[in-house]
Amino acid sequence: MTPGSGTLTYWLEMMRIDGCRLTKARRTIIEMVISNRYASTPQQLYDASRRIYPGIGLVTVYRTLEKLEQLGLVRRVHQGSGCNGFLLNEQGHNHLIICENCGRAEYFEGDDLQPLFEKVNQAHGFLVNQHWLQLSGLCSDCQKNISQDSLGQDNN
Amino acid sequence: MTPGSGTLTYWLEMMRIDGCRLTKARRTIIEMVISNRYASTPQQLYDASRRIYPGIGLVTVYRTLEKLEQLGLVRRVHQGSGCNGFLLNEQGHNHLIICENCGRAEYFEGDDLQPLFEKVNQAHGFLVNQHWLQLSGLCSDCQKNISQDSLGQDNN
DNA sequence: CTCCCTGCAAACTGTTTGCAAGTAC
DNA sequence: GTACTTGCAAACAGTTTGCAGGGAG
Repeated sequence: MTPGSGTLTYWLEMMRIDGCRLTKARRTIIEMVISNRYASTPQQLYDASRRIYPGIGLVTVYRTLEKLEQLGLVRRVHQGSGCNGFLLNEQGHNHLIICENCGRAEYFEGDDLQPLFEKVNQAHGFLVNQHWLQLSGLCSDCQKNISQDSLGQDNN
Repeated sequence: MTPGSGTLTYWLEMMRIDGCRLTKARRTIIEMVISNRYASTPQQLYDASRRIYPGIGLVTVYRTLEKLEQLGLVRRVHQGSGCNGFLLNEQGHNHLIICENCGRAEYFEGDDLQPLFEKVNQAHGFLVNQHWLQLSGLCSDCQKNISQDSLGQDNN
């Protein structure tokens, strides 16, 4: 029985299968990604990792994220003006909703898009083979906070 | 009667109303954007503009795109690893399909997403107020070309 | 013991800013 | 004539690469 796909053990196993060595740096970065509900920049992950493993380098974060992305364990998230966010990838949950106030990200199901693809094919001649749906709005916490105090901001 | 929203005259009028001066550089950049069915980087628009107006500077392209984006005449497109594409914005057509072979972009209608937003709200507590749907696939031309010659590539 | 991985420094790319000269109005 | 705009150069931020030392297996 394989461990759950969101666990550290599972990720380390995936890395091992791919022929990667399991170093302290990689372990730390993976833990940071797993325990994070927010799409984070390499710099943010670096800062967080350094609190646990001060010797780590930013370059290693970049290189580890690249590997994790190849393995499908992490995905790149586009938000606002930049696309430098990285987020835990949940298989089978392709769509994302991101809170525009606090930045929290959650995956959701909603794969009734097939009819739309066919409509687009008929109207434009495009053969759709990838889609990318991302919502943004307010998470439940931020809805409460904002209605209580319309000035209170608590970003990331 | 206002000129069509895709015309040079219309864009210049929008700029003028906003208090902008209508310079040769801006005119050239706008023409480049209008006549382009592809999401283009500032550098690409710069190269194209220089063929018409050799004296133009890359910085002016950046500054003009910023202004055009503020006015809603141009939108930023995220594709692949980067998000440095700019594209003519068509009002009321919020969704994009981009050909993954040649890069051609077209807008399409498909605003039956409201039920999905309500489902997401119930399941996750998020109040959705923006959405972003982008498809990628093959345009009709590229489908033909690829079936004729599976090696032929004609990027942008 | 071998080869992969790391961290540092430096190179590199894409974007923004300061400023004096130029130009639309 | 005035104020906005331009293009150059330089600053800046984010990312990638080269390389010698270090650590996993």
